[in-house]
Amino acid sequence: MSTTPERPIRADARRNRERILAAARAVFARSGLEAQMDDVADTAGVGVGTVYRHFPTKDALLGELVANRFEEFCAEAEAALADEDGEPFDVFADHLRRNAALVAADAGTRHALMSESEAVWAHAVPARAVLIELNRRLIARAQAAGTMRPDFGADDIPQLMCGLSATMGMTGPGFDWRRHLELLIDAMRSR
Amino acid sequence: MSTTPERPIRADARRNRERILAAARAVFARSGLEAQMDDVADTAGVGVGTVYRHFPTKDALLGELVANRFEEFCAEAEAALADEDGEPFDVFADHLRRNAALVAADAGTRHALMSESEAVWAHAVPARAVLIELNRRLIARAQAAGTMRPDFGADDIPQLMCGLSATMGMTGPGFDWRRHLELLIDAMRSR
DNA sequence: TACGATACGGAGGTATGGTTCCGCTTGTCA
DNA sequence: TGACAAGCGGAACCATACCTCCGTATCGTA
Repeated sequence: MSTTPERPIRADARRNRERILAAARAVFARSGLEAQMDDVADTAGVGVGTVYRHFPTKDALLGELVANRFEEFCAEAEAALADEDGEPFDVFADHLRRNAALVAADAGTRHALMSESEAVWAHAVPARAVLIELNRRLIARAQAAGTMRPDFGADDIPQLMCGLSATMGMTGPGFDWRRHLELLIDAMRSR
Repeated sequence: MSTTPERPIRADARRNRERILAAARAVFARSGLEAQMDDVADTAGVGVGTVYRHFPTKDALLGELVANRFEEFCAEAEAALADEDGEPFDVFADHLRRNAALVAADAGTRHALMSESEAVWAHAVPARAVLIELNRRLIARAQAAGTMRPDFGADDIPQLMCGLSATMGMTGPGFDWRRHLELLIDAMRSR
């Protein structure tokens, strides 16, 4: 693909890139998308200019983090798929519970999942497609076992999880994402 | 309550207030919360200063609109409660469907429902409490009829509807709020 | 109609936060 | 080690939007 001579990246640059990503993860997880680029730079111990050298815009930085998150989701799904012994519906439900817990701990991902900005999503498109395909297989297995309602599909998952994420940041009586998720899981059960 | 002599409000001022509210409804419905105060003023055919004379902050204006919306929801619920003939679960489900349709047509309300800002919610607190109480009665009736799962509660509604609202603005395969809502309604059914 | 109180308009103040620019530093290679 | 390229820092720039201020216009009343 790349036709450039690909001079190796300088060691300090690579180190800083990692530091920036780690700092961004921490800062956005704590403060959500409204966290500022200066915060990321300070936390990483670099100047803002350096952040912008590695990521041309804030959305590009967020996109990288979101793509990483989706790769984690995929790893989760692969692990679930590898479990041949558990009851298929329960395996799938536990997979959802683990992913939801990841999201709950990270305000940045939560807001990104609800973001309508193309730029943020662009990088994550391939991983997202893989995740849906893995979900499709998990779902097919549960449906074959007769424990999941037959008209449920992998395409239903994104909007349910997106809706769940939206409520995770809210407080007040009745706001409890674990309860919310269990209701959703019940909706998927065959009856 | 009010101890001021309450000089009657000038006719033009009252007229402008109504114009501003109508304009704000239209502008926020179209563009969501990121619509600007200048847009509202232009649409209403007044200056920004006039908008700020009637509503001290953007949040106060939004709060007024949200409170109005909740009053509509309450009216909906009262109408549903008045229906003694329909199957109680279906009556409740239709009530949810109608409210969801109202929200779907109004990006402003949608974003407001997901907003974590206290200021926006403040005005709507009483109407919100009334709505929950009305929902409680609708739910009790359906549970008494045996068609709604007995462990479902009125406190579950806000987070489900909030989650639903969050997905209404998204596009892409699988994003269809009507489908999402039907899944939620199925989750409430007794089995 | 005249007058005081109330309301209006919209240019500009201010705060916020993403992004750029350029002089300085540091790594890499001969 | 010397020189060049690559990378760095962070002050300044700029765009966006909320909100304020005050001179002008309009309403309601005697």
